This record gives sequence, structure tokens and C-alpha cells, in this order.
Amino acid sequence: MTTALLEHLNPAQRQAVQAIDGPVLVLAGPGSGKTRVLTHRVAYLIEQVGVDPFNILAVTFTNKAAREMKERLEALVGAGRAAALTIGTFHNVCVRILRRDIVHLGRERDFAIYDADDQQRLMRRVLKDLNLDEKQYPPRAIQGRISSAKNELVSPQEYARYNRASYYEEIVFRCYERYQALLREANALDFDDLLIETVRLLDQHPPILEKYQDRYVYLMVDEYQDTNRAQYVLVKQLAATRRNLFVVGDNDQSIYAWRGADIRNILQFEDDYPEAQVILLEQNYRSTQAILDVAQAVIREGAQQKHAKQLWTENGAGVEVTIHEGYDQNDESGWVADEIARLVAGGEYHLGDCAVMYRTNAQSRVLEEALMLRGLRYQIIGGTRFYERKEVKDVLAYLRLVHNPFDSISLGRVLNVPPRGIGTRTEETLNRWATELGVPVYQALRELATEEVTSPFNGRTRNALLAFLQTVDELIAVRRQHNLVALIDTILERMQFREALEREHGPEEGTERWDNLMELRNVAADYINLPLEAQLATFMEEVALVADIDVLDAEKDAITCITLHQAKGLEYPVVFLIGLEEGLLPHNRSLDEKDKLEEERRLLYVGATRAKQRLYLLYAFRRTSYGRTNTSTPSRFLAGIPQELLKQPARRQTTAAPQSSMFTQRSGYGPAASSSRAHGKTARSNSSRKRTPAGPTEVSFFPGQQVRHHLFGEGIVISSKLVEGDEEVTVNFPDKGQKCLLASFARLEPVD
DNA sequence: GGCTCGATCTTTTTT
DNA sequence: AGATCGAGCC
Repeated sequence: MTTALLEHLNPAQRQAVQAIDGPVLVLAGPGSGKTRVLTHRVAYLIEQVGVDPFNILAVTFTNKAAREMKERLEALVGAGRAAALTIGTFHNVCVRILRRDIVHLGRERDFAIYDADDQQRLMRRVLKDLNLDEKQYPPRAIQGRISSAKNELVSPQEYARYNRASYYEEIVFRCYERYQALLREANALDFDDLLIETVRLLDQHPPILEKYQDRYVYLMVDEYQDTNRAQYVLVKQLAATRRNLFVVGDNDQSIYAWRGADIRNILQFEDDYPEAQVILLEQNYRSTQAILDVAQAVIREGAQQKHAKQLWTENGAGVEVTIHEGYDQNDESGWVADEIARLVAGGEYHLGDCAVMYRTNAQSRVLEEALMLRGLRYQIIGGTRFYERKEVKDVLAYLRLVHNPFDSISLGRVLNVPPRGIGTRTEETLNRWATELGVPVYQALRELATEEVTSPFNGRTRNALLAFLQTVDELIAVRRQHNLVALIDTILERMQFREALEREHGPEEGTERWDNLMELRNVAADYINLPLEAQLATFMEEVALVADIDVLDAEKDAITCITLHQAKGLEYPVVFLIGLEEGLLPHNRSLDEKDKLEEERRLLYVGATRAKQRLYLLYAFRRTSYGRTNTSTPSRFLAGIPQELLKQPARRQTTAAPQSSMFTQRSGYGPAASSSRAHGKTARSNSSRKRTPAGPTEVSFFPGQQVRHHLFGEGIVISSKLVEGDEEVTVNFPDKGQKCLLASFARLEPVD
């Protein structure tokens, strides 16, 4: 077993797996088997060194990574021993510690976790309390400042001490203080609090710190380059006595500085732990040489950094990386869709082998249209995530309120959902009144019910509020006796959610939103076997900490559409990177700072290194954003790639194609007019794409024919022609206008 | 208190 | 271009 553990590892990986004592820094290039090293090291610790899995802690950044690691370890050491390991995200691990020991900070253990949306609402409330104008002090901006301060472990008091410079900062300080006070009053922690409260707990209570130091004898941290100050300190605290700290990371893949990640944490690891072993993993098992060459060209063009790795592979040269200019974003996405269709038609790839990556979520929309038009299955990761849909959050807010009625933010959220005649005016008055009384809103409602206080409400409003209070109390009673699903059903029924959704959004969208609630109900059903008291809390905790990427379905045979950030850690046989233009990648907001610019470069590097066999780089000649159309310039990062590494495909004829002069007048990549590197040499010279047309040999649709499309309805065929093993049908739909469809994907049906 | 219309802003990236 | 937000009206 032990030899088997080491058998399939290269010397560097083996060295890492066998580095047991003391601090170890593993710098792992993309595709170099770092997950393999992590899992095998854990297995090695258990099997060979005889470490109790109970004493091992492994921290990742996403639940998905944690889950995968756990699954692999179940296979390696058996489910029983794997279950004793602590594997989770930073936030996860912190929640576990806090649930156990937060009482030592004078707080209750059943705290709620506030997400970005809740934070926003809370900040609004803060501004109202402090009589500040949202226009002048945007809640998001203030909240951002506070979040950064928290990530740096700066308390409100310290913030005030170090930021006396401007009036604005004085305001931020006051908001910060109030914000924390309100969180506390609601018995809630926001995402940042989960980390910093844990640090504070361990800092202020040495016996507790000792307890965890004794337990977690072996520490491992994945994606170490993404740790922020708070996470760094937490790791340091836990590892202080044993110093068995094993971190894995890649400074070339650091893309989260904007979220507070500090690249110095990894670069200065050897300063923090002078006795550290440093191991470089440079052999890449994922990509072809062609792909690696392009990726390396992109990253090495940037400033040379410490521990520059030189990636190599035995995978062979592979297919050349393709670069393509679309006319506009529609043409760009259309080209991608067509190319995927061709690859799949060729039989070499499945839809599930393909991924399209982009800088901003907004880009997914056009892409989605192009894929839908051709009937290609896809899954979009991110954007509006399930747990952020309004109706879902509304029901979750009810659940949170039932769990903890003092959660004023959740209360405010559902006070008039569905509409029950309690408007913004009343809500404001209620909030102000509660603030005056110095109690949570729920408590204020209670006071209102006693009839012993003078309240600012007239009879009608008062009745509406009391009816709401009664509803909440009833739900709390239901929760004590019935399981989670029954509780949700009661909420939905009692509030007439379905009817309200249909009234507000119409029958079609209303049903769609209702289905989302049914999906939430399905998820909740997984929790009803837990003890009654634990169901709600466990459910909400897990719901609060899910990320988009956690729901990615790798098994599904569908094209994956995903942001570059979320794509980190994934791999696909075929990868398309779209929107490689100035202003998009690098993004406009990153242009003014060198560090930000370099982070954008790394983003492209991360994207490129996701590809195993085929990589496509795309940009558009013109692009519409904010409702404005502008010509765009290819990304400066493309300029560093030697032309001979890239292939320009022959232009495919599409009905929407504009005059070709638009393409030929372009003068090379990069922001300025660097005319030295024209498309010239490779452009148009590459028509050598060999295809074995498995498609139709004659057209099956005719002009004038009536057809039906599953999305566009009925239409009239304008023309049809054979194109590259497929039939391209142009159809005019009365509602949607003229569309050019591929017969093999569009599922067109003749109508007689 | 709720509705309609126009103005305004949006797009970084997320645990 | 589309969504959200606010002012003004019912």
C-alpha cells in the first residue's frame, strides 16, 4: 500500500509527499499534480507515519475543492478514516471553531451568517441611522472599505487611529462601529467576521488556541497565494507550536488580490519559516507543449518574479493554439459555438469537454444566445446564483427569522413580502422606533403588542404589524414541532407565495420562480433526518457558504461557461478564452495600476492553462457595452505571444459577416499602433483544416418551407446550403426575425 | 401605500 | 440595452 502511494509520483512530488516534519512550501505550476500531492501526503501521513486522521487539518478555498479532496481520500484510506479528517474551506473551519467556542467572546453560538446582500442591507440601515446620504456615501464603497479593514484585521478603533486623514475616513469609521454593533445586536457574523473572530478568539484565549494546536498537528493549506491577512494569521497561530505547516500554491496564479489576498504571504514564506523546505513542481501533466508555450509567453512577459517556474511536459506538441478575431461579440460567440459544433460533429469531443471562459459575467449573455440558437447544451456558472435569487432569499430570510427573530435584517427583508400593506414608510418608522428604544426590531414589535407603550403608528398600521408578528410567532411554534420541509411548506402556504409570485411576475416567470422554491424545498429535504433542533441551523449554515463553483457539474455533457476567476483549478480538453481585448482583459478598472495589470495577465495565464488539448484565443473587432458600440483593440497580453505559436484559421463564411476590409485593416495586437506585427503572415494561409464530413450530402430544407423551432416558433425558410458537413438554414421568424441555424443542432421540424 | 414612468447606472472578479 | 431606482401621481 505504501509503495503504491509513492509509485505514481515523480521525484519532486514524492519529495513533497514525504516531507513530513516542519514547514514545507510547494510551488506548483498549473497541472503539476498538486491535488495529487496533497491527497497522497495525507494518505502517507496516515498509512506510513501512523498519524491519527483526527490530527490533520486541510484547508481549501472552495467547498468543491474540499469535497474532491475528501472523495479522493476516501478512495485512498477508506471512508472511515477519511471521515475523521478535518477538510474544509477557511470559512467552514472557522464556523466550526466558532460554533464550539464563540461563547468565550461573549457571543451566542447560534449566530447567523450574513452574505453580501445582507451586508448591503445592513450598511443601508447604518447610513440611515447615522443620517448619511446614500448618494454621497455609497453603501457598497463604505462596505468595501470596512471589509478591507477587516481582512487586514483592523478594528474600528485601529481604523480611527490610523486613518485620521480625511473626513471621509471619519465617516467610514463611524459606519464601521455602527455596522459591527448592529451585527452583534442581530447575533450575526458576516463573511469577514468568520475569519477575524476566530483569530481574535485564538488570540485572546490561549487555552483554546492550545486546544486547537494540540489537535491539528499537521496543517495543510491549498492555494496559499490566495490567503489574506486574516487567513495568514490564523494559519500562523495554529502552526506556531508544531510548525508542521504544508502549503501549496503558485504565485503565477494569484488572482484574488482585489479580495484582500496578499501575494507576500507565499513569497515570504521562507522568511516566516526559515527552516522551510521549498519544492517546485514543474512537470505539467495536463496540457500540450503548444498550450504551455503560449501560457509561458504570456506570463514571462510580465515582471520576473521569485521562484519563476519553467513548465515542461511529456505530452507532446499537440495542436497549435488558434487565435481568432470576431467581427463583434455576436460573431465571436457564434464562431465559438460553430467550432464546438464542428469538434463534436467530428466525433473527437463531447460537449462536456468544452469550456468557454470570460472576464466578466456580463459576457455570458451573448454567448448563451449563440449556444441556444444552435441548440448546444451548456451550463453557465455564476451570474445570478441560485441562493441569490430574490424569491429564494426571501424564503431563507423567513427561515432565518424563525431561527433568530432578532435578526433585524431578515425581518426587514420579509416585512412586506409578499406585499401585505407594510410599506417603506412604515418600515422606516419601525426601524427608527426600534433604534430609539435600543432594541432589535422584533423586540419593538413585542412592545407594540403589550399596548403599554406609545408607538408612532396609527391603528391600521399597528394591526398590520401585529398580524406580521403573530405570523412569525406561529412559524416559530411550527418549527418546534415539525421538520424543516414542513416548516417551509407552512411558510409558502401561509404567505400564499405561489399566488404572490404569479401576481407579481405573470404566470410564466411566476412559475419559474416557484420552481426555484421547490428546488430549495428539495435541498431542505436532505436535512430532515437530522435531530429536529439541528435541521434549520445546519441547513442555513451550509446554504450560506455555498459558492457558484460548488454546483458545477463536471459529469454533465454540456459546454461549461465560466469566468476566468472561477475556472481556476479546473481543466478541459477544449478551452475558448473570449473577449481578449483592452478594457476587458485587462479590465478597464485595472489599467492604472501595475499590480492590478499583472493580476489581469495572470488571469489570462490561468485561463490558458486550463486547456488540455485545444486552446482558442478570441477577441472581437467591435463590441457593444453599456449600450454603446466601440471598436476594440486586442489585449496587450496577446502581443507577447510569438506569432509562430499561433494559428489563424481561415474565415468561415457566415451570413452576418461584414465586408472583409474590416478585418484586414487591423494592425497587430496591443493597445497602441504596433504595426510591426501584422496579421499578414498567417492570416488566410491556413485553410488546411481537414474534416471528415459526416453530415448530410444534400439539403433537406427549401426556401418557402414552413418550419418550427423549439424556441423561435414557426418560421419560413429563406435559404439553405451545405456547409462543412452540416446544413445551414436561414429562417425568417415573424417574432424573432431572420436566424441562421445549423440543421444538426437546431432541431428544426417541418410544418405541413 | 402602490403604481407608472423616466432617469440613471451598470460590469470586474467571490468565500 | 437592460435593470434598477426614484419621483410624482393615483
